[in-house]
Amino acid sequence: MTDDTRWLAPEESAAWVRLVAMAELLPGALDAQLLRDAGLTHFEYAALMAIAEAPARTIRMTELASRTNATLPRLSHVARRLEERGLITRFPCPEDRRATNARITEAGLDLISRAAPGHVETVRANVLDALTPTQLEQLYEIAGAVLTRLDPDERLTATSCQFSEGPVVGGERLRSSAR
Amino acid sequence: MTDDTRWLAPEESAAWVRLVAMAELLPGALDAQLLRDAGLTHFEYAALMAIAEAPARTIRMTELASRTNATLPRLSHVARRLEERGLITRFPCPEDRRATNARITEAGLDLISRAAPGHVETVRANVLDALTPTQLEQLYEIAGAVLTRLDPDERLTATSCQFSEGPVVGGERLRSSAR
DNA sequence: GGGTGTTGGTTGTCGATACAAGTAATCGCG
DNA sequence: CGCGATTACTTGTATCGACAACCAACACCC
Repeated sequence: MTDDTRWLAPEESAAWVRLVAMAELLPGALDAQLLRDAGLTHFEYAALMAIAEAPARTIRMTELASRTNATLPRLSHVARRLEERGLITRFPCPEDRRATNARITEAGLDLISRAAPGHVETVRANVLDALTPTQLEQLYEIAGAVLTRLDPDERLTATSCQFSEGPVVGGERLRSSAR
Repeated sequence: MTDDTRWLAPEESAAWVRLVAMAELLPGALDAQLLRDAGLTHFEYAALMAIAEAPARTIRMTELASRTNATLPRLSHVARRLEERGLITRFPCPEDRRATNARITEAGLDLISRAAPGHVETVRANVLDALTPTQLEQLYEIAGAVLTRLDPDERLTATSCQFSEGPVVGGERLRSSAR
């Protein structure tokens, strides 16, 4: 019984353990802060952000699912809850009546505008402030290389920065695109 | 209304988006392969591994929770299911009768021994093979820095490599420590 | 214009986790 | 000792996501 498995070298194992730990702890940290301060999961926040940044603050469900790395059923459930809370509205797409459009409401915009500063602060406190500019660039390259394997369709690498919480969310630029 | 939030610079946003995407997609990829090939979630696999590597293949619940980044309630539920499947046994700790010890069974050892090669292959295919040795070292440093923020107790950085799937799991070394 | 297949989305069910509450054993300390 | 506080874990409840099944609309093709 020959075993041709290429087991992990110590350096590989050490890096892997840390990566897994980070991947497991990060979502919980993001959810905890957002739930406490805004009553939103990180996924809900990201979805609302993606809608807000879309032209006319409206986006198709499939496009939104792709932008948020979600399956369509998951997004459907989340969208229903967000709609029940009055944060988004859904309506059939005129061009393709199979499709559904999601639009963020004023209440939704208000909520993410209020939630954004705290979230950005959390991101800085937990991740960005721990890294040097060089490490930030390295992280960008490393995550990009991994995503090529994890997400063969490259949906992510193609989309622009959906989390650019800069002036886009500050208020004016967010609304100016709509009216 | 002054806004003193330090919004994300483009380089920060780009790296952050990729990190979040990686953190969201990685667990699913690991679970999918292990569930398909061994009927285990990645968390269950990691837990069984941690037990197998402990002295006498036995470990306390609290220690195991720390090693696997899990809350105690979560671990308790998982342990019950693993026990029902005959992969581990639980019994009160003799020294401290509040505590519970978990020990992996022969069936559990067999299962992770059979699951390990496929899992290692998945880790290589999705992550390690995408990185250069230099990037591996960078990832180790970056994840270490982030974990210092995410896991203030530093439980993780203190523990040795629980995923070292080398000779430890090959069969002999795993059992030699037990009898 | 009517199959046939594909796309877009929703719904139902089930398993899994978080959170809160509860229990039992141990520790600290007067 | 003996009583409160802490530790270690379990259980119950509610929520969330995965998967599969389903339905409606479009696309094509002859």
